[in-house]
Amino acid sequence: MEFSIDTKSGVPFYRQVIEQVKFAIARGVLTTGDRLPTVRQLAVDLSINPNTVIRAYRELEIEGILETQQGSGTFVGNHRPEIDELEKQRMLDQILTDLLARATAYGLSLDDVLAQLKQRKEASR
Amino acid sequence: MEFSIDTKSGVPFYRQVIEQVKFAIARGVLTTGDRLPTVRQLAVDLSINPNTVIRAYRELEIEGILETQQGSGTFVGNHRPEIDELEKQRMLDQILTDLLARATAYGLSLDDVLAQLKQRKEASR
DNA sequence: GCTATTGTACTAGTCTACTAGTACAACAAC
DNA sequence: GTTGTTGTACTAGTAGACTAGTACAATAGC
Repeated sequence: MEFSIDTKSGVPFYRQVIEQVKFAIARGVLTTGDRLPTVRQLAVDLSINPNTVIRAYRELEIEGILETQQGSGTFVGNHRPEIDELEKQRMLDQILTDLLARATAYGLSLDDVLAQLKQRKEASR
Repeated sequence: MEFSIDTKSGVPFYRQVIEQVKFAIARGVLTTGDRLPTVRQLAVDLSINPNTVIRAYRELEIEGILETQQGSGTFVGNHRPEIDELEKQRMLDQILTDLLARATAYGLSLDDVLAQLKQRKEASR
């Protein structure tokens, strides 16, 4: 997993990191259980401050996408031991509700979303 | 045409004005040739600075939605506010990436998402 | 326990978006 | 041309977002 920062784009560094992590997960490059670069390592690689990396990781953690464990690192996924099927279902429901809310706010329909999603499925083969 | 500003929303004043003008046009409350409140009048009404109103009007003028004529006022042009298709596509892409990242983190696959989404579509009939 | 590695808190500097104050310029109406 | 109306330019203050420096705390592995 290669990260990069465009210092001239005007997009905040931490936001660029966030987008790249999400993108990698969405495309399957990163998946549940994978370990991300350490805060320090990534900071050095990108020539930015560790706190900036932290900020990105933390925001992703709040969204439930990452999990951090001091001493061992930052990982993809939500490892709460007992996520039963019911809760999983509820979470999916929640995620979809959020999705549709955002989509409709931009004038996008459920069909638009479905079509695009199918296209991604094809592309991922 | 009534304007209002929510000073506590955190949304910039000029942006609130922009949205309200666009909304009014979309609803037909304002239409081609209509005259908007003068910069000064609106500034007084909303207890904001004339320059803030200017900023809103100008941005709308750049989009081709308004036309200003010094000495006589600001008017609604005949250029409907249009939805940028490219922007829309980009937004959808962004939303889907977010969605899949979150879903993956909870151990949900693209297929899970697709299935559930189809179900929603059925249900919405 | 010791050490190395991990993430974290606190603080401060910098830059930009936003807003406002004040003075100016163009046009319409007479 | 004079007057009153309209929009405008220029400047500056303020607040918040962003980033970095430095020192600290928790954990893993031995």
